[in-house]
Amino acid sequence: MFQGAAALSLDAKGRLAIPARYREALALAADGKLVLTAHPHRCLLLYPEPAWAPIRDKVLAASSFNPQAAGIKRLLVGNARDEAMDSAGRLLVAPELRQFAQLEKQVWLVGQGSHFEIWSDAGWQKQQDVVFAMGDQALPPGLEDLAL
Amino acid sequence: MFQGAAALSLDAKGRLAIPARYREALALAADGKLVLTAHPHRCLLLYPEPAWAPIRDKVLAASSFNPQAAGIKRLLVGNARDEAMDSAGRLLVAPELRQFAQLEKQVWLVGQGSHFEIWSDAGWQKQQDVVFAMGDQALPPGLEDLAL
DNA sequence: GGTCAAGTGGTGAAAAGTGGGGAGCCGGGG
DNA sequence: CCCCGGCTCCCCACTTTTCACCACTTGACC
Repeated sequence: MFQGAAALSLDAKGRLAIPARYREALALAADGKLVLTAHPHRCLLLYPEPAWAPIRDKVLAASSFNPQAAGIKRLLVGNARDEAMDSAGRLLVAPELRQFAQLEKQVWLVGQGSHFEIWSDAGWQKQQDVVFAMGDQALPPGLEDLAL
Repeated sequence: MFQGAAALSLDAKGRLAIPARYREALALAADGKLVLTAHPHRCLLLYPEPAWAPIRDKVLAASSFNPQAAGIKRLLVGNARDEAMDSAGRLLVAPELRQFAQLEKQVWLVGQGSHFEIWSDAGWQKQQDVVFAMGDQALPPGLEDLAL
């Protein structure tokens, strides 16, 4: 279960150093094989390959004639890249994906249960405001009776 | 059942000394594993891990495509951090969370049944006024027939 | 006033982050 | 076909930070 956010920097070579507290669990879940892809909210997704495979298969099974379904297929599968951590626990983020998510030096790695999201600093700050902007609206489907 | 509020100070390293009267019960409920996360009202939540797990799972099950649901996931799960008390019963509050809840030196630890909330001094003072500001409005859903 | 528990601050060791250097590989040119 | 150049990726070593533990001070209760 991945949770928590960490502010990190991309180094000059576009490498992202995964914090040590996530490394072991990630390496274990991923068996060395990680998948990095794009998310419609303009962040990146970092999946252990075993968790990614069923999602990819489900997406690929959708109709290519439905424009929305095809769009999702193209975004998720078309941008997916196999990656691996180096011996120091760093992950190389391809320039295309860096550009997609508008990543500068400062980025956020955000645990989301089965996977991580990677945000630009600006994107993450903006994202934080989404909940505040909800105000007293009803909670979204599936969370109506969430009690904290 | 945690109840009561305590005014505490964060030390220079961002550590929060849990009052001894809460320690035993908290350590017992948490089995050493505590979770600290963000709440939309700009305070922090301190859960014993066993109480947190079902909430986290419920939140994670919500759709990532619905912006509101995704925002809640990112806020709650993305900010969650596993913590543990040190040998002196202190809890390290990560800088990201300190910033989120705008914690200065003076903070409040507030028992809320299954968990605690941690407020900045200013936030807690303001929070106290919310109920006064309700005036003669009807009681909120679920509390219509509350009698004191 | 004494004793004991709780709170507070400091210090050192170990691990994590950061940057660089070097070897290997691929592509291009002679 | 071989050689040279450039690029990529891997690994090592130094620096920095983190966190756990220890000792002292303070406060409360007997």
